[in-house]
Amino acid sequence: MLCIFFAKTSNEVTNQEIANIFKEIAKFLEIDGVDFKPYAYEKAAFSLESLKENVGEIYRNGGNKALREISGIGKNLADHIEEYLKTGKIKIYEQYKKRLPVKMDELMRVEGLGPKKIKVLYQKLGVKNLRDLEKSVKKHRIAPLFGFGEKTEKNILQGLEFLKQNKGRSLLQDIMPLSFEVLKKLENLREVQKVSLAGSLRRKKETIGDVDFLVVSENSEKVMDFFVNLPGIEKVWGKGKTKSSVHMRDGFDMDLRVVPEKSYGSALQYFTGAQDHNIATRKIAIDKGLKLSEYGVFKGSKQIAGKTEEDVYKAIGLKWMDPEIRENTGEIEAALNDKLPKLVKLKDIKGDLHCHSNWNGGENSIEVMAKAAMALGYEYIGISDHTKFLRIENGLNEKQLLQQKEEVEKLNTKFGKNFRILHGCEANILNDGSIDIKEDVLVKLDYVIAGIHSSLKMPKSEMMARIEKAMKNPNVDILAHPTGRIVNQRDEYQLDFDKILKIAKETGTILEINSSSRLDLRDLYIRRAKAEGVKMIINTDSHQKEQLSLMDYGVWQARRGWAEKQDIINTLPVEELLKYFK
DNA sequence: GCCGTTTTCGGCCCGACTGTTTTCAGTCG
Repeated sequence: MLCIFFAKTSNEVTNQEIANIFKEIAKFLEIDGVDFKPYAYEKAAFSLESLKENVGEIYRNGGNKALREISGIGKNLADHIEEYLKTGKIKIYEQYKKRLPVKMDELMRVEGLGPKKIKVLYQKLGVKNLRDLEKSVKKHRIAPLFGFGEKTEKNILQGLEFLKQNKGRSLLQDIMPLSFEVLKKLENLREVQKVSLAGSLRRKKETIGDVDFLVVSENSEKVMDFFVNLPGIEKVWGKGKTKSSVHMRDGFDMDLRVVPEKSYGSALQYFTGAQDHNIATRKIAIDKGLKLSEYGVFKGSKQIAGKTEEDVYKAIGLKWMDPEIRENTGEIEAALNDKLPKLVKLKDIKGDLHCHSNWNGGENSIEVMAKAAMALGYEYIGISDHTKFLRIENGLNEKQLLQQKEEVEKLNTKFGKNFRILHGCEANILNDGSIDIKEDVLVKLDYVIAGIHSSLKMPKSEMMARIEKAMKNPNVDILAHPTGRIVNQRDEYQLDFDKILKIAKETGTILEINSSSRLDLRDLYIRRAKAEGVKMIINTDSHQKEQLSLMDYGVWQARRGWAEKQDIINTLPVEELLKYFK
């Protein structure tokens, strides 16, 4: 029976795979100067990415016609998908790749490089990948090129250096969904008694090297068979009795280890790490005349613990601690002194205050967003659309904000007492620190989020003066994505975070933990904010209702920063929450 | 290439910023 199951799924094509190809075709079309088609391909890619069902499944059940029912997919793109499902290739994509055989997605990750510059670099210098690019930069061959120059060359060099720091690590958000799916499949396997994620994924680090699974099983061979035949695998590195490794088409590795039940807890403790945490815990064991390894806690040759993590920690005199804080940054001392934090949980969150509607760049109406928030069990949602300076996002002006306020009020009457829509906005902090919406309108909103969306490369002193002025604005309640970094993509602005904390404390400005790929603040900053008593809020920055569920990632980030329920204001009921706004 | 209370053609979020070709192409959000 198992064999039939594998035969059906082992060649399963993921939606992401096709989405990635569409995105790349869009880039090729852009290079050719084709109008609007790139947009269509991008849109289709986005649609595939947010699709719940698998495209292969849809095709098997409803054929080409069913594909065309997916939003953004018409006749041509449905044919492309069908072609890929049948042959593993898309002809026009192969042709484009032949004409311009460069690692587009790799090169595009360098800030400042787009499709057209990449084409020139290939044609003039033969640059195909990051390594070629680095060689050309070092030989100063880029600056003399027509359309380039000294500054462009310098920017490329900086972009390359930034990428190097993050080499080989994937975003937690990109890896988590598939890892969770595999975990669920392993849980459902009859041969599996226990299974858990381990490694940096269990610690919810923002970037992940590879995915680790730990399994207890009396039939490890069957488990390994199952593992190396999972859908989405590109290559099997190795298959053994206790360890197997595979490389996924999405570009990361997964390891599975089978361990004996008596060592499950100690193995979990060991493989969850971090390394510094393990070194510290082993040292504590040695001090007590014990030995801690992935096989258990031993007194001489006698195993005294190992079956569960709780036992392992207890045996060396520590309380069990949440994986997110196991970095040897004070958690061991806290565990020894019974001062471990009670980390905030997803179920503590009562609402999401950074949500966009279709009044600007968002996809859904205020009502749909509100209902989605209700379905998540929230007590409130805050609608905070972009304001007028951001033309691209169709930012709202004063008049539109007031019209929107009327709609929010109507909906609130409709929903009654059980749910509340708060009305805010995500206003822009202009270069001089002023806000792009007039004060008499700002005061009519329930709250104001302010963020920087332009002139990101200001020198530190100017940037800080700008942020300080915005935070001191009596209408600004929340500072959105306070550092401006995007994980693996962009460094933070030139800023002085201690000064931001000081101003936040003085002015009562709330700092935002952004759940999207920005993950502002980083864990260390959250800890510092908590230590200073600065309040934070966890928001998703959702542009469509499905993104509301990304709250997990913000909560995990907060947990890595030792945040407790009382540090996060959207754990409060709405009336209490409102007291924190100026 | 997709889509339709603009429905089989004609629209499609587009302005700011950067650096360079000094008038605007490419990139970003």
